[in-house]
Amino acid sequence: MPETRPAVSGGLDPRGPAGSNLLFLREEQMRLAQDMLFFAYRDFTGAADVILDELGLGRAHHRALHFIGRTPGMTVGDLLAILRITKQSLARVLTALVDQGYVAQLPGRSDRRQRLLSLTDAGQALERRLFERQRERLAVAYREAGGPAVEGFRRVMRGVMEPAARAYMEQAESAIRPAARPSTQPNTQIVR
Amino acid sequence: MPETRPAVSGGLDPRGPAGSNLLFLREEQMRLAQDMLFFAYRDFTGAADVILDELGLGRAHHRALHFIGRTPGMTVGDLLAILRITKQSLARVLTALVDQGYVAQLPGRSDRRQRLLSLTDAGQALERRLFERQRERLAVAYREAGGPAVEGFRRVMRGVMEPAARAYMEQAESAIRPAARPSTQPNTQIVR
DNA sequence: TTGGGTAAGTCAACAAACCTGTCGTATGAT
DNA sequence: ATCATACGACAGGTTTGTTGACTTACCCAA
Repeated sequence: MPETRPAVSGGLDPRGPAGSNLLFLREEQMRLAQDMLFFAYRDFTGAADVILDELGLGRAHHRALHFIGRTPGMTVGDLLAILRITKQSLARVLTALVDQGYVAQLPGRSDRRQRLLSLTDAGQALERRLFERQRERLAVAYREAGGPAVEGFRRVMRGVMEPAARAYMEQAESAIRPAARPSTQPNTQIVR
Repeated sequence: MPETRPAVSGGLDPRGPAGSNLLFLREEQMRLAQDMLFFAYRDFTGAADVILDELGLGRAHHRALHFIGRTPGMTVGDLLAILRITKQSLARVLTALVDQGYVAQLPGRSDRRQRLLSLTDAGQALERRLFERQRERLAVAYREAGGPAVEGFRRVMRGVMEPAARAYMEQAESAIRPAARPSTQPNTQIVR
């Protein structure tokens, strides 16, 4: 059996001087984060699965519901850019949601080719049910971790994302610190 | 006087006194976390996709490689419990990895029904290539965020996970604080 | 007004990665 | 001897993703 890992069982670290030891620690930190991203994502998304199964919907539907609810009035193209899937994949999900009365489409005001997406009342209700399940999980985590930890959590998560996603988050986060930078342009809903 | 909540579409805040406003803030916090988990997971896992595509492997293969590398000597059942997929799904991935020489199977010492999983040299090399891509992303995030933020990040992520996953993490984290709590029982590698 | 580019929908065909259910085989435990 | 366990394998199905080609409707600028 290849001895690829440290002898964790109480012995000394077999590695040499502090330099490589620090290197090992940094690498181990990264691997821990890998583990955690997997588990946290698995369990967080899994929290809503019971409800989705009941309705014959999948996680793809949930993602669409979530982001449409976050930014009512967004276009199909906007949603495509966020989800990073193809038009086909989204179309399947979207037509299902429209057919079942969860999502409404309105022609764009300034560009009538666009179909602006928003949740119907039923859609909002469903999204809320799904959200509540995940909220429970997150509430526990936030309460146990405390405020500063939550701030740290956000900082790291932001750093992991691509610039485009970071920009999205910045705009979204402006909702919880409204007094900041009044010179910035207003956070308008996407309405075209 | 700045309103306590952004007027997202120009109208007045329909909400009442500070109590419900706080409630709104807490909810908005949760929704931000939803967004961030999606983006961070999407971009973090996506970082390794180029290499995987070249080899005709998928993310499922990467996940298996990762966890086998983390805990060499684990059984198929162990891996199944971590990934939470069915035996079939894992078998497909695992046979591919074994056939291509990335993963080795050895009969268990104390229980010869088991097939203990470990990475071959090629498997370790591949896992490292994949890891390096993700490491870059994470290193930037950690550097930008700083040490305390990383600690906060971990606290929150731990809270989001299910107890079983939290237990796994505790064991894994003991590797980066080896001197702590020497009275605790040894974290043995999984070898049966 | 005509023509080029864009937003979106649609159809066909396909692939990856899951799923359920069932069966078989070797092995361990009682 | 019997029953349980760890694993592998087969059959058939779903969800979610993919590419490519085509159409419709619309915006905009020459």
